[in-house]
Amino acid sequence: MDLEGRAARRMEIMAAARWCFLRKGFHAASTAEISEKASISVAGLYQYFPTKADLVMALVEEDLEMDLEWVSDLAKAESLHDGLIKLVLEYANDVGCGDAMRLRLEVTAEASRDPKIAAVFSDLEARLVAAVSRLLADRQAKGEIDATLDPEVTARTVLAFLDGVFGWIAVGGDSRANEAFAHAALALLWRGLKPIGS
Amino acid sequence: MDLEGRAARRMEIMAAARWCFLRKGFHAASTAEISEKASISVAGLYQYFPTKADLVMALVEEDLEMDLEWVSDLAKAESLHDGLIKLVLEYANDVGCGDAMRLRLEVTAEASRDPKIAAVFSDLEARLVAAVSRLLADRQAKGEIDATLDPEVTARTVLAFLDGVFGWIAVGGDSRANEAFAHAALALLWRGLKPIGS
Amino acid sequence: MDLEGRAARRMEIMAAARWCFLRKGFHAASTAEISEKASISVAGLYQYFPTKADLVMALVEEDLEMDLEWVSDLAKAESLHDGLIKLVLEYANDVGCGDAMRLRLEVTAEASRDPKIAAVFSDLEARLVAAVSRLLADRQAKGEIDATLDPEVTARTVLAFLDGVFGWIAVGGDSRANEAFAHAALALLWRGLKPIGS
Amino acid sequence: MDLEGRAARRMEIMAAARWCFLRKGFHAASTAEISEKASISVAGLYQYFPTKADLVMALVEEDLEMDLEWVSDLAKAESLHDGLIKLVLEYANDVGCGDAMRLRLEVTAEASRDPKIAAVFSDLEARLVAAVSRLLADRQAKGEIDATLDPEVTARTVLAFLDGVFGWIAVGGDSRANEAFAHAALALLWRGLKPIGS
DNA sequence: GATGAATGAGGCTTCATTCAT
DNA sequence: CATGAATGAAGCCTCATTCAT
Repeated sequence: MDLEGRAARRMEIMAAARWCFLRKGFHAASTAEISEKASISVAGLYQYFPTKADLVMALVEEDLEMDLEWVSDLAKAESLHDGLIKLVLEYANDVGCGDAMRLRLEVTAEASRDPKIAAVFSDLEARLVAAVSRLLADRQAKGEIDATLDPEVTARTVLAFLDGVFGWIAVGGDSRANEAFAHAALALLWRGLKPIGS
Repeated sequence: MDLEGRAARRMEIMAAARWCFLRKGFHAASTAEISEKASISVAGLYQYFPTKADLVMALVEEDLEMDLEWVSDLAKAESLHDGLIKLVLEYANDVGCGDAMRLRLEVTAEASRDPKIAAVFSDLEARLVAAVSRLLADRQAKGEIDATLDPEVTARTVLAFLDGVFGWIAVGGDSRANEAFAHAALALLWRGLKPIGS
Repeated sequence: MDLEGRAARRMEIMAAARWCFLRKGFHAASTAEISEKASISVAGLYQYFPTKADLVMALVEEDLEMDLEWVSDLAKAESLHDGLIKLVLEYANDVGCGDAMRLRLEVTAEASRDPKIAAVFSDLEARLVAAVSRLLADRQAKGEIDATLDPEVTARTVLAFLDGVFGWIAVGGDSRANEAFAHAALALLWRGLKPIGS
Repeated sequence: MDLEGRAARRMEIMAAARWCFLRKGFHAASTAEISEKASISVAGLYQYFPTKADLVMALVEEDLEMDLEWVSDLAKAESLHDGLIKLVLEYANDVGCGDAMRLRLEVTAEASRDPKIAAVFSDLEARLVAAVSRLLADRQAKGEIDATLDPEVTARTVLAFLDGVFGWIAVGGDSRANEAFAHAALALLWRGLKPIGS
């Protein structure tokens, strides 16, 4: 009944799983490795996650939370432009961002095959789009970005753009090059978003 | 001596492999399934590709050719803007584009773990960037896009953007929505590329 | 925690493996056969021996213990001559000695290709030579064998001789013939060992 | 119909097979490797030897000839003692003797499982024993070795002894040590063979 | 006579998962 | 609750051998 301890153990396992998946991918990372990294027996693992796929889903949901979080951070930023730059630069300078992105790539690929993951995934997408839509509409009201853009479809475009940029950063070379690329990419994006003539 | 027949068989196998990988992913698609789809014995498969990874690499190289091809198509287009729209719309309306993209996601993820794939992959990237750079520089000369943009870094940005957009299209819902999204995305991109004030 | 049961199971597997290797040789005996003979699943086998080669090594080490044991028995014998006769006759009359020797032949051959086995093997050899050297020196002191012989090199010679004799017994025909051969062989050996003129 | 060329090809194949078997053992050496080493197609191999086992047998028979040859050499030697020393020293100094012995070990082990090989093998043994018996009887008549020894059983003993010694030389260390060992081993053997008191 | 291509059978190993303790 | 032990299913790959050309 030690719910607290149980939750902590659960998170340890998830951390271990993330660590393993990052390095080896879903299929190559075995439950044995994960449980060893989590200092638990293999059988013990199954008391927290009835299936390897469930572990994956838990991780996906965790990612979802993080994504929504940075959108919320962005919403709080004084200037959307500066907030975006800060977001992308942080990512570009984050050692390990590559791993995180790789995991996401795999999750995305996997999502298209496992309906359960797909469900979680499309939920994430919907909520992200909604949050970014609100954010954009808000900034349109403030005149920060072009008022003629449709908030929802632009939200999708921005998210797609960020996905692409993060992907290239993850695969890309040294962090210096990544930083330059991040700046240029955001500049281009901003040229598209800002009110014409400003 | 029947080099032709051999090459044909090889392509059959690659097609079968692509089909299987698309549906199940690299690790989940077994050599048995692939060879059955290719109407060949498992042992026979290994006379054409000494390793499952080699099969993957062959597929990656094939993708490379296709990518370079569409860049070349784009270069021939009267108007870059129209060429881009055509490219993205074709993709958005292509049934099966999702599969292709999914495979690419997995390849990208795998590339970060298999050095051989990574090598082929980074070669692809370099050639793509070079080709798009040339294309952009050319269009800058024609005044079609903003002359102040650095061709190479902009090439990277455009490629990243397209990656992201294609990814969302692939995962996205019905083709009608995809088409609308494609239009909006390209409009945003173009606002970023075109000469200011035009 | 059931260390005892685990050790027992381990020995069962080793016995099964010996049985299979004896009859079919290393390469021809499959893990499937061994595990079936050991009444365990193939996967279970791998919890006790991480590799087929490890199983072999365990068997080699077991042989080593047995070899050292008979040297120790020999050392306790009243008369070295009688001890040797007893040793060889026991071997000659042992049904199954052929199998044991055959396995040893294969191990020896394998040792020259697998460095790990070779290491275990050369360790065995060194310890055997040392033990027999001590034994011979002891008997020289008692005047039982010729004092001019160098203990170590003679130890090697005796061991080589016994190897050869055991080999012929193993391959040889009926046990009656083997017995006669054993007697004659030992007589010849003893003519070489005993003090001249005695 | 080019019988000569055919025979030559056959011998090339046997040489290639010996080379491969020596290095990798029977089971590990594949027909593919052998045929490549023999510069022939795999299918071509099967026109000379209908089965891998037949190839092995041909090699065994070849060995038999060589063994009988050295017995015949020994018979021609002025002094049996010197002839033996020469024989063993040549072997001890022969680079590659280890490989040859290893192959023999494997053959011996295999012989106990394949009845066809066993037949060839026991034929070899019988002929060797007969030849050495004659040799010993001859030398007894000349007073070179003890007349009370039974020729046949002594022949077996000597052959077993040589097997053992050759085995230890093959596995043994550097050639210097081997030479010393060879000398000591033969000295011991000779003490057993020579007429008492001589 | 020689060969490239093909294959059925099988080998070793690993995995996700269960269950008695 | 936790775990050591066990396992069926499956995966990748290799081999000896055949056959149409």
